[in-house]
Amino acid sequence: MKLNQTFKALADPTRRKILDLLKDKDLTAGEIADQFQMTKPSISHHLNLLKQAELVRDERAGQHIYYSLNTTVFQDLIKWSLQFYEEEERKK
Amino acid sequence: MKLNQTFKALADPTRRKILDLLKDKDLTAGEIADQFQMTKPSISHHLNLLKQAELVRDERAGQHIYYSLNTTVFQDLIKWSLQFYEEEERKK
DNA sequence: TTGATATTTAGATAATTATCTAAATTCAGC
DNA sequence: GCTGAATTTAGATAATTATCTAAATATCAA
Repeated sequence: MKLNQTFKALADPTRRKILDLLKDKDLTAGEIADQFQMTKPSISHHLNLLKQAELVRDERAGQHIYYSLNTTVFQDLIKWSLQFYEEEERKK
Repeated sequence: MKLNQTFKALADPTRRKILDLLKDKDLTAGEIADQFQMTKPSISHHLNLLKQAELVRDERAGQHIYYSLNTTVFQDLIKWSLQFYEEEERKK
């Protein structure tokens, strides 16, 4: 996992909302774009950043491209965060 | 916790290295700056962003200002991440 | 109060990023 | 192969961010 890419991807409200939408179910690029007041190319750009950060996966189904969550990076994020949180315990 | 501020603060390698340094022990602004090839004002800027994101606290001690980790935001980050990771379980 | 040290603030510049419009690509159905 | 729909790519522009130098502030020690 490239932490920098991960955090950069997460540091944008549009992209975090996309992740939230994908929690419920997989969606096509178009269905995702419909949820925002932003052009499709802009959403495509955000999806690409999420994909590069391995936060989502994409899979073509005919004319549509379905996006889905890839939860492994969230696991890594939890591990990374724990090293700081656990530190508090050690110091006590 | 303001997620956006948190992720923006974490989306920079210099700032993440500062957090790593503070895991071991509290450090003054100067001691932190010594670990980087960057001017003190630049490090001060990064410290300020970390402080605004409540990832660190500062406390003056005479001429020095000590910085320390504030682990509560890391806890929040873990909770936030879990909502995505746990989703995988639900779908199975 | 003066001089030295630690740190931050101000202001400028360069690099990065988000967004748009227009054009290109990919696929389905005829 | 052509047409239409879904999506991405390219290229431009505006906003944001990282970094620097110079100046300001705060504290200590004499």
